[in-house]
Amino acid sequence: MKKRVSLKDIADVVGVSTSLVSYVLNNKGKENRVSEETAKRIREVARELNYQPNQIARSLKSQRSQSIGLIVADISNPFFSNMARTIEDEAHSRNYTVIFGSSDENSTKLKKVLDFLTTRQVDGFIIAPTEGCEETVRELMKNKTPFVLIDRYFESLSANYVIIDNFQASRDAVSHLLEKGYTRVGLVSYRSELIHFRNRVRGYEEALKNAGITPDAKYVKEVSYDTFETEMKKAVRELIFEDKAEAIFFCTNTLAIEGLKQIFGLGRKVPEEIDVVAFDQSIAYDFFEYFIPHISQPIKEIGQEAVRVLLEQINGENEGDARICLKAKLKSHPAPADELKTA
Amino acid sequence: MKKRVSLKDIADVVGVSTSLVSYVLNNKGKENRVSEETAKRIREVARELNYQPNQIARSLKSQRSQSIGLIVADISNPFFSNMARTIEDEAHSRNYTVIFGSSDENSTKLKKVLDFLTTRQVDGFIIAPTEGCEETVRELMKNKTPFVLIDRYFESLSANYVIIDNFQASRDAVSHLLEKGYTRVGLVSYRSELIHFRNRVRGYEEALKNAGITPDAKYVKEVSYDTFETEMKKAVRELIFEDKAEAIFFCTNTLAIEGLKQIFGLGRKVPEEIDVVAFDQSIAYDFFEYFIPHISQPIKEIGQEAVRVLLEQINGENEGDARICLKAKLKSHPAPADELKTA
DNA sequence: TTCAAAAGCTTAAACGTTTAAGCAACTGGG
DNA sequence: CCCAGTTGCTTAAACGTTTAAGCTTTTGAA
Repeated sequence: MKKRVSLKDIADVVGVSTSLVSYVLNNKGKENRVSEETAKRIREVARELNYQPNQIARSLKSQRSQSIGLIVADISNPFFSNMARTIEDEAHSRNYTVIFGSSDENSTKLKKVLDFLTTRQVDGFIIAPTEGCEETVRELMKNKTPFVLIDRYFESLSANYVIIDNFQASRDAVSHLLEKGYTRVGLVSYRSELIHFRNRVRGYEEALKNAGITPDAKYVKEVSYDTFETEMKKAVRELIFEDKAEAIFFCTNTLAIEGLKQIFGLGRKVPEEIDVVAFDQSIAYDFFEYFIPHISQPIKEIGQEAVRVLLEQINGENEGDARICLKAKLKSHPAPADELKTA
Repeated sequence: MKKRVSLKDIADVVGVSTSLVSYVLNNKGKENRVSEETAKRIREVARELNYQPNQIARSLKSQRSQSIGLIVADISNPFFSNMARTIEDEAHSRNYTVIFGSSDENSTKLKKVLDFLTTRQVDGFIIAPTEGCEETVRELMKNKTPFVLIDRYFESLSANYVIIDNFQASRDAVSHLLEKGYTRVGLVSYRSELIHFRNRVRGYEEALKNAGITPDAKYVKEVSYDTFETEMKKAVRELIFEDKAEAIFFCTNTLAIEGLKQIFGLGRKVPEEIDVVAFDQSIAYDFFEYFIPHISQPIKEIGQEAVRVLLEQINGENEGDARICLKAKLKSHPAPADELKTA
């Protein structure tokens, strides 16, 4: 790596001290009584030498790295990579850099990544918390580390978050099924105490009750994150063969994709033999003869709000809590062509 | 943000100089003749105070930020987000952090992101170069900035890269179609001079020639990155209605997805009425009644090799060039269930 | 007993910035 | 023509590390 040009290099060429150069290049020449002549010369030389400020040195002095850490379950999950993209754009436009890490829904890994990025002095975090990471989050609060949770939150902690109304969204999704006249509707979720999953189940139950149906535990299947493929096989089989389910609500995009694979694997037709509604969009939905109705999350808005809330915290503008809950809508018809790009 | 504990804090508690603390915590106590007793005490206090080294300060001193910049076309594209994930894992395991940026296939944006990350003193870059960014890459070489190109490269530049053999892969893909007896095979690619696209077209032509068919320009459709949806519509219609194509080779995952949408939109059956082969995997392929044969890129290997090559360069271990070309294989049958996860 | 070597520490400089404080030379009102 | 105020700069310290160099004190062989 070629030696980068520093303030000192410019100072030497112009024949002044580094302070003057610093003042001028930070547009503080006027208030520090730098003559216009010298200022001009400094700017000239800076351009000639292609000076780029050393953010590391700046950070050391200012105690600000101008970077934020983004920790999600898995950056290769479309939901999170789309989120990452909007966060990137938003952060860059505010002169912040994004460093990312994946937790794999594992609280130990989350802690590890968090520590790793903390060492790098990121100014704050945007975190999709895993199950069982309350202690870690509590520590962040204790240290007054700026952060904002996304996608999930903890009722027991008064932390900032940006989420969607999972209860309402699920209720809408399941109601959409029930309006078709089904009475035996299954649900597949992850086996998790994370509140967003709990709320999705609650929304499902609420929809049933509203339709005069008493929720039955046998229709609620939970699979674990690490082995969901095999468990999904079992769940789908049970729902179809034993419970005679007429429709299934899948609580995430990964679950829906895997569940649909299993349904097709059994040779069942959607929606004639088994109907389906899903949470989150997937590129795959555009291809079924039957459009899969699904909850479409406002990913862009979540990302933008998260960055906004975080930067407010970092800049000390936001002493109260920012608990933002957005609405997610059910999409029951294919998007017009020009909207597909962002799906 | 709570004040972080520094070497000085530990030094004050123990009653020694910061140097000693630094030596001990960097395991250089022995060679600097620190008594085992003092060393022990220092380690104790460091643990008690939960000392975390300040990487910014370290970076300033060492001129190494221990971070790498990853610049791809769009992090929300599954190909790149999967790549990002393997690069993240690989980098973290070697104590490097990953900062990312998207170029949107736009050379001006690429330069902007590159400059932005350069200011942050990243130690090197992994870049998926855009069309027309040769000058920018040349400048990196001139500055001796460590970097490695992925996915694409430039014949005119002797830069390090990790790519796949696009020529061979495309030839295999198209040959697979031709073996079924088709004679009118179309191709849809991006309108781009990037070598990987050129090689995919060359591979297609080679396959035709090998089968005794003279390539005909009318079967080669090119669409532009920014408006490919509308252009795809036109291209697919032309291939089917005017050129009477029996099969189409799509040169990327995004093109295949959009192309298939158009084909289905026209009510055409795959493969009976129009056969298809694609470049890159997509989660969507698992759902067609007919499995879409496609080129499966060794994403994990590309990412790992890229990090390896880059770090060798950063550490000055790699003076010669590292031009790595991996093989990509045609997948013409569904993957067994346990491989789907990484698809 | 002498003193070179070893042991155990400290000092100081450096990395590239920022910024408060200080200094010298000039200006102009009385 | 005196000196307060202004102008235009420099000095120095600080951020948290690393590390070469230096300074005592102790040790032990001759």
